[in-house]
Formats: sequence, C-alpha cells, structure tokens
Amino acid sequence: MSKSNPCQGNCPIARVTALLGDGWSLMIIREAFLGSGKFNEFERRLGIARNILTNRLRKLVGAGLLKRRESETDRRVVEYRLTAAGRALFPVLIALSQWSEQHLGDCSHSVRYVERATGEEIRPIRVVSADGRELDAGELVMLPGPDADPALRARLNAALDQAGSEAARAAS
Amino acid sequence: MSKSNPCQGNCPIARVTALLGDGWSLMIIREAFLGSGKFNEFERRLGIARNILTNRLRKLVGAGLLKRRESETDRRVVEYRLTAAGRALFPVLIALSQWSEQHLGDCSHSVRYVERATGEEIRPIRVVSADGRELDAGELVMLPGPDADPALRARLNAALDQAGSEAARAAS
DNA sequence: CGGTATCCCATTTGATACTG
DNA sequence: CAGTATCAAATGGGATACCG
Repeated sequence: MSKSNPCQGNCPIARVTALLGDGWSLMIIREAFLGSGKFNEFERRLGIARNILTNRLRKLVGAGLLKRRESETDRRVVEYRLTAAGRALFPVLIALSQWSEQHLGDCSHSVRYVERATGEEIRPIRVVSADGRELDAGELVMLPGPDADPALRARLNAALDQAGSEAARAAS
Repeated sequence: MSKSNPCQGNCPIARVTALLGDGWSLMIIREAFLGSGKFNEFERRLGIARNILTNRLRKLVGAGLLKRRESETDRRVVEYRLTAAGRALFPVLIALSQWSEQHLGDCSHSVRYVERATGEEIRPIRVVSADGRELDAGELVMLPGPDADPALRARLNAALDQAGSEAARAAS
C-alpha cells in the first residue's frame, strides 16, 4: 500500500482497508466466525502459507479483533477467538456477502445467517433513515460534516451537484 | 493470494475479497462516491501509482462496478462513474466506516452520510431479524443451509455448540 | 501442536520517463 | 489528459527444516 496517502490518516475506510484489505485478514475473520480457532484449522481450511498466517494472526490480535489464549493444561494448545470488536464485524461480513451474492453471481455458499434465539433467518442488512424507513443506496449521499476542511467540502458539493444534474437529465 | 483455496470458489466473502481486497480497489470506490471521476483525480487524491491505478480501474470496469466513458468532444477526457452495482456497495462502505470509527478509534473523517431527499443523517446500519427487530452481533450465528456439504455442516454445528457452552459459562 | 527460520521465486508496487 | 513502458525494490507465497 501507499505510504504517503494524504487521506490515509483520517478516513475510516482507509484505516479499515489498511487493516483488513490484504486478501487474507477478512478470510481469517470469516473462518473464525465459521468456528475455526486453532492455527492448523486456519491453515488447512484457508490454504494459507504458515508464515503468512502467523503474520496475519499477530496483526489481528494486535488490532484487538482476535484474542490468543493458550490452554493452562497444555501450553501447546492455542486458540484464537473473536473479541467483541471482531464479532462487531458481523454486519460488514453480511453486507459484503449479500452484495457479493447479488452482484458477483450465484454461488453455493450454503451458509444461512440466523438469529440464535429464534432460529429465524435475518433479513438483508439495511441502511435506515432517522424515521426507520428503508433506504436505497441511490438515495444516499455523503455530505461534508461540520469540521470538514474546505477542499473536501468543495468536492462533496461538486459530487452532489453532478449527481443532481444527472438525476434531472434522467428525469427529463 | 492463494491459488488452491478450497473455499475460494463458492464463498461470497472470498469472491468479494478477491475483487476488492487489494488495498486500493475499495479506496477507489470510495473516491468515486466522493466525486472523483477522472484518472488524475484518483491519482492525486489517493496518491496511487499510475500503473496500479490503470490496473485497478480496468479491473473495476471489468467487474461492472465502474463504467468508463470518454467525452465525444475530446477523446482525451475520460470519466469513470459508478454503476448501479458500484453504488450498491454503499451499505458496505457504511458498515466498514461505522465499524472503523467505533473500533479503530476516533478520526476526523468529516463526512456525514445523509439521505438525499430529506438531508437526514442515516442511522447506524442494522441487521434485522424477520420481524424487524434489531439484532446485536452476539445474537447472530451462521447455520448450514439446506445444501451445505457435510463438512461445513459439522463445522458450523461445532461452532454453535462451542458458542452455546461459552454463553452458558458466562451466564453462570 | 504451534509455531519460527530460511531459501527462493513470483507478483506487486512505486517512481519515472515517454506517448498519442 | 490518460495512459504505456520500464525498472528497481518490496512484499507475498510455497516449501522445507527445525524447535519447545
């Protein structure tokens, strides 16, 4: 990745990309959700090289997404378990998964997402407005926040204008 | 990334990771949401090398997330715009962004996500059960689908048992 | 079992110069 | 402006051997 990325520091997408955007980290998180916990489980099921796995597990533990725990009885037995922060990635995984299934074509994933207590299937992830109404991605927009710097503010406004004129063109 | 990944083929997370998990693609999508459209805009604002940018733009256009359009008047002017599939990544970006802000620490992002029509701030992204109730990640679980292969089924059941016994331990 | 160390090759990346 | 071409450097990845 880039070193001198001007937006790297303060953009949350950039941050999470730096942490999880390496092609393996997200897969490891997903594996943890699917029940893996041991080094060899991750290795076998992902087909990842051992040195890379070591590296990624360390990174994820360091970032607080996994916790490493060795058994007291047998110190050779180690388990990597999702922390609360790691489990909080569930909506991200669902959003990615649903987008993937809709736009990357059918795939026989065979995993259902259900509520533990009731066993009911969960609905597609939603982005809701303040009044709870479901929103389409097309209705959503990024706006400059109160402390946005002028340059970002100008860009967002320009993007908004452009989208607006496009919508007008489409309507006419 | 790995070549012989056993779950690579049919896991939606693996697919989307293969497409967007390279550290730049998601940043480019985000830039497009922020209003960038020209090659040089992406280059300057992301600080990405030109050849890498060329490569990624091609990949994203090929995957149908961006569309490339050259102006009729001046063929040197090219614009990359999000397609419907690209815009459909908005929930993913929001989920990532919200997770990042909550778990990767404070950052002065200064971008608000609002509903275009009303200007209202959108609420945190939600995963809802069939009856519309909001769910916490801890309540969610992956279960084998009807066509899951036996191995995956066994893993998911094991993960479920383990989570169950953990919950019981935590409750006692 | 859960790593670490090492070697080696393939791919990716970044920088820069060049082109239509 | 929007790329291509080229090259050096870094990183990633596979295989294997070794260790507590």
